Amino acid sequence: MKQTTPTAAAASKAAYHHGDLRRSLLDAALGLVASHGVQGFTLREAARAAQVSHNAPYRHFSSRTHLLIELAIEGQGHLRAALQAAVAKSADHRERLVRLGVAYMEFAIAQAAHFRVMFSSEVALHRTPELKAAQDTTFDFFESVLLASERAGLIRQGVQQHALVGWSALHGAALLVLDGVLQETAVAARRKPREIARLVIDSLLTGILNSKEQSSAHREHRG
Amino acid sequence: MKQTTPTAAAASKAAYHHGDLRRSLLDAALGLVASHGVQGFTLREAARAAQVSHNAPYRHFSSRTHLLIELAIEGQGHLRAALQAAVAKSADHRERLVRLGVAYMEFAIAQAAHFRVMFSSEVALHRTPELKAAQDTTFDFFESVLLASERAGLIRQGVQQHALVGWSALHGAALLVLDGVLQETAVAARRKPREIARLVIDSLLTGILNSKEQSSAHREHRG
DNA sequence: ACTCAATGTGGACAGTGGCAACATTATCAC
DNA sequence: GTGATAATGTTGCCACTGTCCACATTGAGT
Repeated sequence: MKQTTPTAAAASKAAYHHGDLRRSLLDAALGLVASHGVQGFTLREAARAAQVSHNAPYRHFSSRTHLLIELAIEGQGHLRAALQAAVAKSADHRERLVRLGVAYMEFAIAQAAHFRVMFSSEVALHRTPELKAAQDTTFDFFESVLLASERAGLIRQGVQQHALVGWSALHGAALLVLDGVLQETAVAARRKPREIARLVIDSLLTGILNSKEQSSAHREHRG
Repeated sequence: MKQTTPTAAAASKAAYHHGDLRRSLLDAALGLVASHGVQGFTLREAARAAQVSHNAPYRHFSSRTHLLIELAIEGQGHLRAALQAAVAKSADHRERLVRLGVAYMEFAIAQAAHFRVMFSSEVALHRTPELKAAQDTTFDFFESVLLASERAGLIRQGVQQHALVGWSALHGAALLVLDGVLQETAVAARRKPREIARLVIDSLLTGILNSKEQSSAHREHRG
């Protein structure tokens, strides 16, 4: 009857005390952020969603903010995975850069809750070494893709600067789209995130591609 | 004794009920945001700072969020003024673009509290038409500067796209600096916001300048 | 079977946003 | 002047929150 291994028991649906409260709380928190924003997220409501007393979360997270920080770290992992997966789909350096940028913006939109938590000022203001490490790792991967393109002769020298500007532009565009600021501008209105991402990336590429290569802006007008 | 005009009375230090509670609350809120973050700002604490009961703020703002929104609108005005002032300092189109970008990032850092409020998800999630209008006006001015540069033949055609990318890059860089994310990257470490702004702008200009003009990157290695 | 650490519970407290009812004061018609 | 009235500020209250403390339950290892 109870012959399940300890690990399996811990992972099973409703085994022991709760089974996997930590996971449930993170999931609940993500859902709450998605529907009520980071600011509207409540520890007690997450606890209720997990059908547990209002104090149970404190056995897994030292505070409300620290739960959010864990969520942010998790999000960094997902973002990195998304970027890696996108890049892996092509061997062409130029295509890889495009995919990298599109993946960043699509992640920001599709995983808006995670993204919002990752860059909420509340989390930023209480950054732990673990979170910082996770952020650095993601940025390093971003930079490494550019470095490969530089080595292949596709883009100009100065990878670090290109990475800074590219990351900033994608990040800024993602946030502006998320906040709805760009929704009414002439160039971004009614465009899907993917299209805006292509716009941004194409502009960036125009600036950093070596001269013999040329930007293929407007290659697809309605892809 | 009480011969002051109504207007003067309202503006005087401690005249009538309070004199200028609305202003005092906004100032207090800004200070609280600066020290405790948007999330740490409290209506009641602002009321205390203004030496007023915890319910007085509701005579001027319908909710905590709406006070923040007013602060955001005010911030948009300040940002726009800063951009206009920066651009007005030069007649040279290229110089104007640089100043525009530097001004954006310096505002984000120097007026961090306002900036954080302006782009907090809490405010973004409850955007009013007034706030949207203020944002649009600021963006329109940004775009108009680029448009002038295009008309003068300095930059390539496609102002709307350039504006989108430029705004995104500056905005993203500003937020990343504010959040401390860039602090540890090789290219941005120990650099002042102004220098990072120049880096970003220079990269952007490289991409949009007409071919005969050339970017003057690394013009100043240690300004 | 006994101990112990991990996990979950219940109760309490100060602090918060917001509502309703009440109090005070400025404004303005007369 | 003198009221009426709207603007502004206050007190009291409520549900809710984050967090601390003491206590209960359970699983793992002896």
